[in-house]
Amino acid sequence: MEREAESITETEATGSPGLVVQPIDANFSLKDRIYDSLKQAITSMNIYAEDAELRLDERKLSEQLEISRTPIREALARLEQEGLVHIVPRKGVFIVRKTKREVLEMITVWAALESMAARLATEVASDQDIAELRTMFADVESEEAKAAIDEYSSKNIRFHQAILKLGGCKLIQDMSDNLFIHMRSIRARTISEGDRAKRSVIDHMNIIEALEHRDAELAERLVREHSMNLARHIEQHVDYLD
Amino acid sequence: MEREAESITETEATGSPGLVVQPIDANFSLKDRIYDSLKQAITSMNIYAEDAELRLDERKLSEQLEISRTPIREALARLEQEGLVHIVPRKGVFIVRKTKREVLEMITVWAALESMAARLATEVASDQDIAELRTMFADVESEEAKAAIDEYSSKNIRFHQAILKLGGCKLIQDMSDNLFIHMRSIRARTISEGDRAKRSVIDHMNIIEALEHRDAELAERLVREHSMNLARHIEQHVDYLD
DNA sequence: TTCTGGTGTATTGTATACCACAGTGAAAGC
DNA sequence: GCTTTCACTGTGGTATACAATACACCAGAA
Repeated sequence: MEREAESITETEATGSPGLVVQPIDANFSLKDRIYDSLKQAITSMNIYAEDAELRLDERKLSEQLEISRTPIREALARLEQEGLVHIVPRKGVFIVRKTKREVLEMITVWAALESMAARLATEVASDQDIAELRTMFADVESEEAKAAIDEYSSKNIRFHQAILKLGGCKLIQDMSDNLFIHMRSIRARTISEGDRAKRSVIDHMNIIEALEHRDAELAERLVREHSMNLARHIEQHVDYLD
Repeated sequence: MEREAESITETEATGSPGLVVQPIDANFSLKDRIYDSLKQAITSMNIYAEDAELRLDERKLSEQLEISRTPIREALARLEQEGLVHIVPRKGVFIVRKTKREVLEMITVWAALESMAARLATEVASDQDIAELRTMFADVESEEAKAAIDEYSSKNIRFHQAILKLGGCKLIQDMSDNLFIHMRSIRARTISEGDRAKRSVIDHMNIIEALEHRDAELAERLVREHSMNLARHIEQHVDYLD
């Protein structure tokens, strides 16, 4: 009975000629839009630059965005939970600079997640998906000869995100995205140091081959070690973190 | 100079005779306390019971806690970011029931994190820490003979948290704690099914031995497979999830 | 009797006013 | 001239009022 009623309603709605209105996005919530806006703003700025402005002013933001403080505060509460900002009672809202130790821990978690994704990928990814990975990689290889470091950096990022996606676990992707926000500027700076770019390319090639051979153990190990190498490099060579 | 001034101020405050007030926790923020309170309340209730009340009423909460809605809303915003509740604009706040797929993904991530923690533990944990793990386990073993499932369940949990702690990576512990909230009731229900308790004990024993032998590869694999077995079991036998 | 339209209520979203506290600077006293 | 104190300003914290909407209920007409 109830199911029939639903069917009728649907038929009426979709069957009416003319005047086809698409459902208005009811998620129009200031809070959410501010959250996205602030998050985008914070992630796009280089947090670790010396002269970075770390302070956020609720009132100034409310004036710039021309809305009240309330939704801004709720957005900030979310950002704090996410670890992007830190709210000190009666002091202010500050963009969080991760300490070296925290960055290393994030990379460790990243390694755990991405290596698991690689393992899963050997089981669930299609041959075509893996093949596309190689195509992407081929581009990088040609670029690398020209030492186009910056270009490589963004492709490097896309490669890792592709691995995560191939694992098919949405949660891994989401959690990695959050970690990625903080690792982004770090990774961009470290890739140009030493011969890391070249070694990174080799690592990627090996990872792709492991995926192609559906070798779960090898793929997991290579991905993990690739990330942990980054951690080791930062541990030894990065000084601009607390 | 500035530090001196602070010292003087502290001396004045603590030095006053009688009326010795312990330094009030400056983090005394309603928002945070409400957050903790709500989180505790949500996690302690069985979310997956059929008759569970999934709706949260801002106004009712504000009356019960005798505070205004504002800090409650900020606490709820944090809980939403954490995935514990879902806020539907102009509808209300609802406690999130994870779908079966989401639970499986959480266990997958858990497996990735805990196996990484186990790997790290083989490098950084002290012999004494690992020995304590065995002590804890010995208790479990004696209990298990009496088939004290419920008791075992909490010890099972403590075992896994101990592994995570031994890894020495704070971020892994924090992230696992969040996952754990959702897995808690699931794990409690599944442990009593079939011979899972017995097999679980055997797994734990093997994990401890791997840690004692500082065998990173083996420890990682055992921990991962232990969790993934839980995932497989839920995949096949659990029906009360969406 | 049933469907449609409207109205009323409950609940969330947003704005704003006020409060408590920290930090700073100026003024007064030593 | 230096130190100390006090007030002012600016910040986030909280409360509350108002707006918007969803839902239920009811009345009237077909």
